[in-house]
Amino acid sequence: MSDKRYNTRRKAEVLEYLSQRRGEHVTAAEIRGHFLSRGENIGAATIYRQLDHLVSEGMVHKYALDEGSAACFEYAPGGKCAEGCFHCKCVSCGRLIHLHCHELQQVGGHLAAHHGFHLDFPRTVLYGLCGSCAEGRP
Amino acid sequence: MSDKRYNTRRKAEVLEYLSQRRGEHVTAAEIRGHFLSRGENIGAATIYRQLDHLVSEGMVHKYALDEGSAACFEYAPGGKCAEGCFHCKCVSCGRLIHLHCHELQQVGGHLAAHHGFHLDFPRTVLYGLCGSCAEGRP
DNA sequence: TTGCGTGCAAAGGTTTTGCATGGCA
DNA sequence: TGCCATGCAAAACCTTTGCACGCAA
Repeated sequence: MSDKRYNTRRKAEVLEYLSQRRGEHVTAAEIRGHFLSRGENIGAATIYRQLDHLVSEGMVHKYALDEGSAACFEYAPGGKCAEGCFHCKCVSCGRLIHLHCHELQQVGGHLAAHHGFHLDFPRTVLYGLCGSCAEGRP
Repeated sequence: MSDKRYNTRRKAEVLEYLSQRRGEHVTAAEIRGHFLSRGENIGAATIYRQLDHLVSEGMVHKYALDEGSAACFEYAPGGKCAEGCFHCKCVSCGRLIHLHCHELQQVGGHLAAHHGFHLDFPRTVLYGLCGSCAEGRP
């Protein structure tokens, strides 16, 4: 296993784009579309490879969503958003929502203390109905 | 939209197989393999269509796992396991664990009351490290 | 010069869709 | 008889892999 990494143009550009969309959830396809719409050719494989690198370097978070749907990535250098931040996905409209809640922070502590399960906040997505959809206006 | 549903052999057989594996998490491919190994031809589409029906009828739960991996289904008539039951997936060993916890039940209530988000317990999977893997013995 | 990065194309796996036929009500 | 269910094949979709060439160090 080699850890050697070059600092390349593509890597900088992908990170740059994600940092511009700070706080949003971005798919690999969206990233690619951004490049293509500017007339720049970029391979899908390159996007995925650089995203893998950025995730393993702790610059970007990856979210586990439904099978069949595309993965979401978010700019999060140094694990920002790791504590007290939940992600909720609406099963009706598909929106992915950030939720900051201090009360929920203790859930992680409870799981570890009483169930020996160490919750990975940034990786976890809660499914349910968002307020809008619950009221019947999707 | 028609809600008409026939009671067919395939539907009964799929439900029968899932009920035999009560408490386990089964993929569409496993179900299909079960039929094929008995020398019975069954189309993949049939499996998915019947699983959709069973899910919408509340007989079976579907779990949202990582993209790229197959979806998991579980026999759960009448929404059993709907309340106070969480599912935790270990990101290291891949195990999917049932977790019954009364303290966590209030999480759903809190989300609804304070954030307008209606958590879908059975659909949600918490990611993290299970006890075994956290101690370095996967 | 070394060897990772890139683009393209192809493959992989899961799930969905189209269509003709079969089976339930 | 009407209409859903089924099987097959093909397609869609997201992602990974192989390969030849390019580029960072």
